Formats: sequence, structure tokens, C-alpha cells
Amino acid sequence: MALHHHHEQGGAALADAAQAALIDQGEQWTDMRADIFSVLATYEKPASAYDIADQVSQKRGKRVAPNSVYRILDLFVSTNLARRVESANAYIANSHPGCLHDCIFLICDSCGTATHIDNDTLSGNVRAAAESAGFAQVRPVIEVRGKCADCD
Amino acid sequence: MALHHHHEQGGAALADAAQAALIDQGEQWTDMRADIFSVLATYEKPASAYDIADQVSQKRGKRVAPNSVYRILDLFVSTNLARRVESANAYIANSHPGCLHDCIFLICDSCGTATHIDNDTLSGNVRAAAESAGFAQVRPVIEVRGKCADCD
DNA sequence: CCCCCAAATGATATGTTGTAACGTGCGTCG
DNA sequence: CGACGCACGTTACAACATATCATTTGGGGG
Repeated sequence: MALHHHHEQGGAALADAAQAALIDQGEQWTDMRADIFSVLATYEKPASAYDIADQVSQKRGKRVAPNSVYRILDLFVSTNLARRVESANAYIANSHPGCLHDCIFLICDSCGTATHIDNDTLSGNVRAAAESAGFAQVRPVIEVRGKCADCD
Repeated sequence: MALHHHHEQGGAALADAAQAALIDQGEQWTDMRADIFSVLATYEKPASAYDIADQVSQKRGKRVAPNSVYRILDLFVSTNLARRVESANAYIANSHPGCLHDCIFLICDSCGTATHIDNDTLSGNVRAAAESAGFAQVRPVIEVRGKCADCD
């Protein structure tokens, strides 16, 4: 099996790792980006850009427009600090920013929590299937909707 | 490989198959549903509910509200006449309505066309991975973004 | 036949998600 | 200093989706 382990980091450690990863890619770690990341990282469930905008606005005592949030989320996604959950129109922090995977998300239709699996064999097979159909620059989106163990 | 073949039907044959499948499930095949299905079926690319609303409005010479379209699209999805492409917020007709699969969609980021693959082995593995993580009532969403052979 | 009910659709309003366009502040470098 | 690049602010709008209640239609029972 092409599985492997990370120690899942949370809180400050995760923010530090995210900061390092972003700087490593030649981007800046600004206050706004730090705030948005920290808000995003506190969510159990995928968070919409508007959710984040509200939280960050509160935290700063000043309205932050969705626009700004989207810009930074796009940056996070492109630098692998966060992922977009397509079937939820929402975002989730990447718990191991340094590491590239085609994530598989399991999203509970009842409670909304998303857990993620890395299974490179599985995602590799999806990639291979797409490539054998003539596709290039392949980016798999593998998500599973259902009921989690708690809600079932 | 758990692949199998359908003869891909188009146009009138597909509409007939869709009608039969819907009636078979105890639903009605109304004029509105027929119109929406036929519009949907003519699209190469996934069509948004609003695209369809516009086309059907033209065809009928009378405004059809997105609302009505969504209702019927939801019905089509739940009865397997159509699929929702999550990463595109759009819908596509199922070219073999009688037959259940976890479809895999390949969506070209350049031209927007979506092709679909049935690979029950692959989707079965995704299901199995989710179930082994404690998920139930599993519904895989497997889509691949990339460049199609024509656009590459 | 008529009434009543259920299902389908119409109409309107509103909520949510995402982008476009342009302006401002600020540090860097010639 | 002045030009530039980058991050962020501000406003407006486009695109996607749902809620609510009204109206129409067609079938079954009194």
C-alpha cells in the first residue's frame, strides 16, 4: 500500500509549518494571511470563504471583504496550505503543508465534518485512468459523501 | 478489469430511454421534463441550471424560472437520468439511464467538455476506502480536472 | 358530475458563492 | 525623489441555489 504517515499537527505548530512552507515558496506571511490561516485551521468542517470572512472580521474588529479572503484562499490552495472541497464549495486547512498528495475527502452529509485520506495508489489509479484517456495536467478531485461513523 | 460497454445513445433514442427509466420509477414524463431533458442532452459540456433555464425559456417562448429547472434536475439526478458535476456546479445527461455506476468525469479546464468513464474497480476501491474509514451510505464523487487531448 | 386531493409547475423573493475592476498604502530599488 | 510591484481595501455585480406560497392539472371517490 502506498500509504504513509504524518504526525498531524494542530494549532500553533500547524501555523508555523504553514508559514515556513509559504515563505519557502517565495511568498510573504502577512498578518492577514496568518489570521485567515488560523481561522481556517480552527474549523473542523470545511469553511466557506464567507464563514472565514466573518470570523476574521470579528477577530480584527473591522470588516474583511470576502474578496480578500478568496484571494488568500486561492493562494493557500495553489501553495498547498489548504484544499478546496469541491462538493462543499468550501475550504479546509492542509494538516501537512509540506507534503503533496491527491487527497481523498470523506464528507459527512449529517454533521458536515470532513476527514481526509491519503492513498496514493488509489489516486494514482485515477490519474492513470485520466491520462490513458488523453488527459494532461491532471488534477484529481476525489471526494466521498456519506455518513460518518458517529452519525451513522 | 470491471469495465463494460454500452452503446452510447443520443438524441431521440436517449430521450426515449430516459422517459422509460423515469416512468419505470413511478414518475411522470411531463412536457416540462421532456424539454429540460432534451436541452440538457444537447449539451456537450456540463450545463448550469441557468443555462438550461435560458434555453428552455427560448424553446417555449415563455420564461421558465431557475427554480423549476432545479426541481427537475434534482429529480433527474435522484433517478439517475442526469449527473451533477460537483467541480463545475453543473449537470450532464446520463447517456445510459438504466444503468447504475459511480461515474468518473474528466473535465477539460480549457474547453469545458466533460467525458465520462465507468470503471467499477476504481470507484469500488474508493468506496471500500471510505467504508473502511467507517463511512456508510457512501456516494463517491470522482472527477478529474485537466486538459483534454484536443486542448493539450 | 362535482369535489377534493396530490403532484407539477409558476412566481417572487432571498440567500449563498464567486469575480471583476479599480483604488490605496507601503516598501524597494534605480 | 519617483516608479514599480505587491498586498489589501472597496464596491459592484454575476452566478449558483433555495424558500415560500400561489396556481394549474389530472385522477379518484362521493
